Amino acid sequence: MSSFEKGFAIYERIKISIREKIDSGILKPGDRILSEVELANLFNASRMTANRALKELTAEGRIIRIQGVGSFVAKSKPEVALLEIKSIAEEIAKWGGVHSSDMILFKEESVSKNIAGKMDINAGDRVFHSIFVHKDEDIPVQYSERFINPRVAPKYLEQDFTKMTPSEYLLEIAAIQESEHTIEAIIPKKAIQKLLQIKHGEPCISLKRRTWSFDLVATYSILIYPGSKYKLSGKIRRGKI
Amino acid sequence: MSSFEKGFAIYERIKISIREKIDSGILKPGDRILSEVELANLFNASRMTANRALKELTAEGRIIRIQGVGSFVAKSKPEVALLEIKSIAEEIAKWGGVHSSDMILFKEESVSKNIAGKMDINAGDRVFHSIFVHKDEDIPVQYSERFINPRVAPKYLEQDFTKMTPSEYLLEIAAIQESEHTIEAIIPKKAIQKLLQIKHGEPCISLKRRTWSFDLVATYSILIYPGSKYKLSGKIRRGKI
DNA sequence: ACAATCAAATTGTATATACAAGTAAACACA
DNA sequence: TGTGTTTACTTGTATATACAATTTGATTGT
Repeated sequence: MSSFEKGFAIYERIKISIREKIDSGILKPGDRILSEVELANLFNASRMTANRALKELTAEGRIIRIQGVGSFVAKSKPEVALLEIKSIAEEIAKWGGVHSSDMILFKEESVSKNIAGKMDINAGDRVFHSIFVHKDEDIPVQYSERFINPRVAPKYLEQDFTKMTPSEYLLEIAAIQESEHTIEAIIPKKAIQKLLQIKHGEPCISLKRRTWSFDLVATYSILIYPGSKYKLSGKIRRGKI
Repeated sequence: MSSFEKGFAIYERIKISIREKIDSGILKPGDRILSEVELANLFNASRMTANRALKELTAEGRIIRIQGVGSFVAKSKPEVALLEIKSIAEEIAKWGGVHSSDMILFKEESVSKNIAGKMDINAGDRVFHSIFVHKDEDIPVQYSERFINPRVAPKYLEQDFTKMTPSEYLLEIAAIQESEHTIEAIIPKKAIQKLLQIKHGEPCISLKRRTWSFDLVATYSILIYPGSKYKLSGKIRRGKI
């Protein structure tokens, strides 16, 4: 054990040594890894300690194990490309901009048939409806329209959203267990074009989101980004963000 | 143990019972979980078996454990909303549609300055360049243009992509360790409009992707989807506190 | 009242042991 | 040659035990 590895538990040291061999390319996908017994001898540990190390590497997706055969380096499978959707304030803060937002609408109303269908409630039921336009350096970068189920967030209208974003508030008070996102390219309606200060015919990204809390649709949101001013991007490393 | 739980290992049964309590809301975020010793007694198991169950639930982000204090239901903060970008073939297969693709371009060439910059290579270096148009029921659903670094996939041009998609091939032979995605809304150029059989002015989603293999840019791809015909959707991933 | 100490509870790590279950190769036998 | 059988190896699960580290609350002493 090098002094560098001091302070790490034995099973951690085993994990690190294997991870390093994989990351550096010494071990390639499909290559065999030392067996539990061999690792135990190599590290002067018991088999159970080596077992723990390999078990955790399996859970992390770095290796695969086949009973009766052995352990092997996993084939890196970023077959799921993931794109992280951050809050607009987060995005702007990241590159140092100044965030502000205009409240366009903020009230309780009867829900239309169209939205009711999306939220799995009855047309005419009461919902909270809010529209904000978010700006960076006074340039509109996002139109956000939300419908909130009062059964999930009964005090939505009483909140002060100058300090906390609606998303943050909803995450705070409701146990959001599921969400669904849909992205499409659109040419927004005139009213939204005006709010976003864009020319007619300029394409925008439309991001629609539904969230659920205990089988109840908690929110239905429509976020619109001007295509010329905003990009969604994400970088991942081996499955993790 | 109910008969339903037959076939599961003891530690699995413990995990399932706790997960069910969390998912059903019986246990709420922050609630205390039975200690290892209590669980061991409850399930007639040893402490180590209960330990394994709780350890794995911790790794899965469902609970948190504090030495000397106890185990508690984790506060699920799905602040990371992730879009899952699937291959076009995958999406269409799910729908049961008939997928076909036209090869528009497939050759080796000298790279332009612009693309060279994206790929971190020198202008004039050789790269493989391919353009496909994917169709579902003869309707174009995706334009895909790829630049491939020959150092990563030297035999790219020799492949038969009627059976396997370029993405799948690249995943097979190259260890892709990192990837970056950028989504924006665009109005495509005339040539692409024609290939996708869309009207002038129709907005599209542009998805640009770069992948890395051992610090080398392996591929640079530009995927364009007609906004009206294609949607990207994703679901949430449970994040740790 | 305050501070130091102690005890109990809890999680974290490590070990030795045991047996089950699966695989693959060597082996024995017809 | 072909076919079961055995054997060796590997991973999977479970247990009992031990001690370390941390936190919390109770106890004790001043």
